[in-house]
Amino acid sequence: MAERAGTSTATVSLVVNGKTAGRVSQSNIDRVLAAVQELGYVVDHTASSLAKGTSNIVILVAPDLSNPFYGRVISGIKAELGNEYQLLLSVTGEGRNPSAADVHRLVALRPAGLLVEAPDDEFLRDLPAGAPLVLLDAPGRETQAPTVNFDLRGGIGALLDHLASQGHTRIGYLDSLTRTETFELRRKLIERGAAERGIDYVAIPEAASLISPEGAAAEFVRYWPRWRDAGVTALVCATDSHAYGVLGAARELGIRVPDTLAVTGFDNLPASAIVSPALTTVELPGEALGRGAVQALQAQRGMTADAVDPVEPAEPRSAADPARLAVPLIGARLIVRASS
Amino acid sequence: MAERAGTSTATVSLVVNGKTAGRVSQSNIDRVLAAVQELGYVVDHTASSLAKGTSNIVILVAPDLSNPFYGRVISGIKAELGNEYQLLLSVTGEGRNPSAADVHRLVALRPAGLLVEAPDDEFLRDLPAGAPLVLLDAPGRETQAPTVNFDLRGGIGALLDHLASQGHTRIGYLDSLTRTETFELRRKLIERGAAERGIDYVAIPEAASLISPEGAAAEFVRYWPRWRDAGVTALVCATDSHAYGVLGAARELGIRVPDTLAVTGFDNLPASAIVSPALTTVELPGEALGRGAVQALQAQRGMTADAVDPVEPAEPRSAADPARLAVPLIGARLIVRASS
DNA sequence: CTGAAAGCGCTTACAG
DNA sequence: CTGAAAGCGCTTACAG
Repeated sequence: MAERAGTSTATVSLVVNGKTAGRVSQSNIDRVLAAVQELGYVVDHTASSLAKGTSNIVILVAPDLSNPFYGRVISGIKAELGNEYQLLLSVTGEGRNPSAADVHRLVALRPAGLLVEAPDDEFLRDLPAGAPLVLLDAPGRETQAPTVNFDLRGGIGALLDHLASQGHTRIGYLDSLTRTETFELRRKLIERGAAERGIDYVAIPEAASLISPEGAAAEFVRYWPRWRDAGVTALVCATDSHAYGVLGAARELGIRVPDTLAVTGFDNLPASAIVSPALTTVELPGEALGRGAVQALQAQRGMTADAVDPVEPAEPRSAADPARLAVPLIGARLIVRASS
Repeated sequence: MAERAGTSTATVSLVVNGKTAGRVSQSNIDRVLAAVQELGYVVDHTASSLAKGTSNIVILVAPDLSNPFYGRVISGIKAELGNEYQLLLSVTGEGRNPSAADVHRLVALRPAGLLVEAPDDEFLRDLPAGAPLVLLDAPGRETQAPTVNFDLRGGIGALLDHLASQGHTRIGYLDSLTRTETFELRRKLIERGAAERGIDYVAIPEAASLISPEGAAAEFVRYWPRWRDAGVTALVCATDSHAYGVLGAARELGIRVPDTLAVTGFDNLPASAIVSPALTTVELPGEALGRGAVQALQAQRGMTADAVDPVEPAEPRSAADPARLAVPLIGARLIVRASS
């Protein structure tokens, strides 16, 4: 089409794709560029993808974007992705994981990469081969696909040390209803860490809600009597959103925080510094997670825009198990505020 | 490919697309279906789009998905879209609108529809023709493209009536920094509505922040002295997120809400019922907005999955201006809670 | 009802 | 350095 104002479609293709290095004369480059300007030409992404066998879109699959946490993950991804690739998001309903049908439709787009937040077994099983895949926040799945995780152990250890230093000897845990690995792991690490420190972990497995203040508030109202009667003086919540609900419900019930009950969360959402009392929380750096995921994608397939160095295979840091060592771990750290 | 187990690609195409009505024999249908099962065949979306000239993806372009408001818009869209179409989201950075380059990349995907939240002039100017377009929450742009808006007038009127009935005679407004039409309109309607009711509108145009509690809190701390000295006893905030920040800052400053200062928002986010004091707000039904947008898209191009009725041109309800009447308006209603 | 064939708009060896 | 040509995997008239 654009050849109308230049010469030959092959040349046009080379120019608009910046592959002119010693293959197209300057005069032709100029003519094509001029024509592009005039006609407002833009490469048809669909046709281009078909011909190349892959597109330039990267899809992030996340269960619930209304969680402000994802905002940071997204900006990390976009920052690292640059302009060559385009980020598109696919969301499922609140607390629901994407279905097999969703997955197929996604893969049929031939994405340059699929970034999946907190996948479940079913999703991974249904995933047809073909698209480069990176898992985010999926502890325990490192063997199934390249994964970027948080290093929760350190943050949770610091949290428990802090609670112990405040004199707490019995703690409760308000879980997330979302059945994802990360919450599973949080619970286990808390339970185990408590035991190691001689803290009683008062388990009420039913105490769990979706990631929202309302749901958490309702659960807290329901189970607070049991925690109180069991002598719980500190409640660890699965996310900051859960903690907000607990803070609100505690205020309604006239429970003083942190005097009667200390409350903590995970994430360090922006609002956590300004809720009252300000929330003690284990910070999960979403932006770093997003960046790490893109890097893992790039490592997987020479996806680098400017083909920096010919990807030199990284020297294994140890003889043990290079594959394991390669799993990027994003540090989580404790932030102490007034709620504990 | 899949013909290996059946016969002819044309037949396969007809079957997988469900266009068999009197065109394919039952025995062939069965054979194709069986082959699809066996090989796990899935239509290549890219090639299909190229051949058909359009894809089955609908793209929602929104400035900031971390605002929980969009969660509702998204579920409304998905519910109305059904399974034939796939929703993908494109986000820009916080408070930033998509650029011309973004727009082109989006259109190059040949989306079945482009849903754009709160677009600005530049975006609309750069938008290449081609993709069916619907604007969401873009008052004043009804002439540029099919648009679905909130009917803010009623909700704002009710809000001002309520404030007046509580004895407030001087009000302030904490604006959004995001330069979009909807905020422009909120401000104007408040200013005008106040005048009509004999309420003083104390204008501080600089008092504005991005849609986040932190930003709003900082602005409030900064401008509260001026509002107070001007005799302001009620502060209307551009969104609930702004109001949360004000509530938090007011508590820090020892300002009693609502005794010393009444605070209100817009949106009715889930958390608004549980913040303390609970927030009076003008509810903006995001889900209905999303549904309305998809309906507008479908009306625009026979996008209906099952081709219900041959789109009968709706009878104009009045002789006045059918085009204007066609703009769907989603009602906004006041919800009174303890903060005012 | 069915298959052969053209065409969607690009990209990429390939021969000059 | 440049253009003619094949091919990416589908869909859709078209002729049987």
